[in-house]
Amino acid sequence: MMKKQLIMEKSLELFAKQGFDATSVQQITEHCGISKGAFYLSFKSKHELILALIDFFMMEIVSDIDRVVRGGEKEKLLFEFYQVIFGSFSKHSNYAKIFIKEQTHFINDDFITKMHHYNHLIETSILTMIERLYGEKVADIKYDLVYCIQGFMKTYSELFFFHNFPLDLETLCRSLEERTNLLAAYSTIPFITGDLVQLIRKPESDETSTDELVQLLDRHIDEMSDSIEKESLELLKEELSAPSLGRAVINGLLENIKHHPKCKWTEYRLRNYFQLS
Amino acid sequence: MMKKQLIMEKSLELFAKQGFDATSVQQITEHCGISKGAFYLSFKSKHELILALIDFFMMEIVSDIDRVVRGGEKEKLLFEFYQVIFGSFSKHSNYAKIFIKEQTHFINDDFITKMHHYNHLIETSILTMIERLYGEKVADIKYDLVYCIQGFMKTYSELFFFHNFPLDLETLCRSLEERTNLLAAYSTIPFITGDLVQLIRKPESDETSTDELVQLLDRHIDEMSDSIEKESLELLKEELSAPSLGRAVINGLLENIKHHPKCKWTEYRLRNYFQLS
DNA sequence: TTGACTTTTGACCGATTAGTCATTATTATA
DNA sequence: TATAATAATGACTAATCGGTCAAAAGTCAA
Repeated sequence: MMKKQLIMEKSLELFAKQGFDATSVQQITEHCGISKGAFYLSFKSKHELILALIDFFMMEIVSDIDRVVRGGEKEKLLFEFYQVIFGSFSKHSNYAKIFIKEQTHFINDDFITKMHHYNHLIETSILTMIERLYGEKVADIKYDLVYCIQGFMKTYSELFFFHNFPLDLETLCRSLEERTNLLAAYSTIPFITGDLVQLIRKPESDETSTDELVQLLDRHIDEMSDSIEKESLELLKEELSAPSLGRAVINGLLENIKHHPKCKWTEYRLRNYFQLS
Repeated sequence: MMKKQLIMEKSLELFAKQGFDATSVQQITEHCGISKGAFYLSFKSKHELILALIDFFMMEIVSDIDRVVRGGEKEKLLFEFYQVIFGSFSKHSNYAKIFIKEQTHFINDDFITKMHHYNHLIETSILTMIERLYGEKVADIKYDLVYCIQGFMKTYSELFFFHNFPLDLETLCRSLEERTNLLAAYSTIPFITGDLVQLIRKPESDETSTDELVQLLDRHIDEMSDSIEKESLELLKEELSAPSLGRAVINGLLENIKHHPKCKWTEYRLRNYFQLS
């Protein structure tokens, strides 16, 4: 549905500028050039719109990160990680603005659960990368490295949000790459221990239910015009309820949808589900 | 006035839990056990209350930081800096929660100006510390060090806000001290250059007007019972409008008020004003 | 052109908000 | 105790909010 996308884009501009509460549905509809009623034809509520925005962008960002972390060559990994982070942030700068800043408003249960979930995924990705990069050498400071990297991300990304002069991404990433390597090589005093991490992490089940995935696929299939991608999605959906295909076939189907902008996240989740990563 | 303090304390609890918008004046007055009218006897508006809260805590935090940065021995400086940061944050955890998270809401002009002002002061303090610690050796990466330190502050302080199990502050500070020293010693690729800083910093006049200080002192004098501190404040106020005392006397008067909890910030501003730092 | 059907509209609703002010309660003074 | 002065109250207002729904506008096959 076209309207839905229009509302999401336009509302994001307002949310980024004013925050959630300060932006009324009225304002959104005026900014879209539609009526109030039309808004409620696309979204059950303002709440649902916000959840949709969070999902849309976090899925994109998380799967971007994850792809680099799992796929890249070891030599360039760290550099590419920072590139994808800041690339993602500046590509979706309006959303990132909300994401970085409006965490208090995620006090609402739905929001906080969602954000915790995505933050956890990003943290896990970073941890995976660190383990790939440095292995056992950083066993005792790896969690601290995650925190430092997140710190770098937070402070430097603000440059993209609050000012809009051109920045030399290349240098920034090389610089942060160097610093990360320095910390990994020479840090000796860990603060965040494995035990502490256990304490911090609420028990969060990472397993995705089959039903949830089927629904996700249904939504995608509806929104798509006929294509290889659509066919692949339909086959994958059938595979979920009645497994019959081999690993290679499934992998091929995933390859088919990998590059479709709407399916990035879906591909990532399916890959995890079928344990193909 | 007692009421004012009560309202500030109680409202802070609600703001930290729910955010500014989600907390109504009604709720605040109920939580205080006073009437709505009584609220408006102490504060002209909800807006003014929020500004007062920001001022109160930022003044405290900034002057705490500044004292350590300017006063401490070089050996322990970095460690003490982190101690005072996290100490301040956990002492005023309710406020810090707002400060860290609710930046979107500072979109309002008053708020954003105020926060920019205080952030700038903190940044300047950190920069001063770095220059004291490492001198010319870090000339080209000193701004990046500031950003890294701020990154550490942001990520690790979240541990204090979102969870409330006991943390080993000592280890945390030693750990961050080590990491900061590592970055200062081995970083070679700067990203934030002096030029960039010029660009980032909006022209912000740091000079404080005499009138402003007189008003500040008046407010303090009103709220104080008779004491050495009060007398000192009155003498300093006179000195503002009609200079007559010598440097040593002024310095002594500042020493008198230094340890009074209400005067921390005032002392800091006066010291700057009289160029005694 | 008609008429059945879908999409879109915006006036309207109840709830909630920040802020006001005539009234009442309390305190201090004589 | 009587009176003046101050502090505190909470019902009230006007505005705005998210959300609804009967009615109007648009669409298309017959």
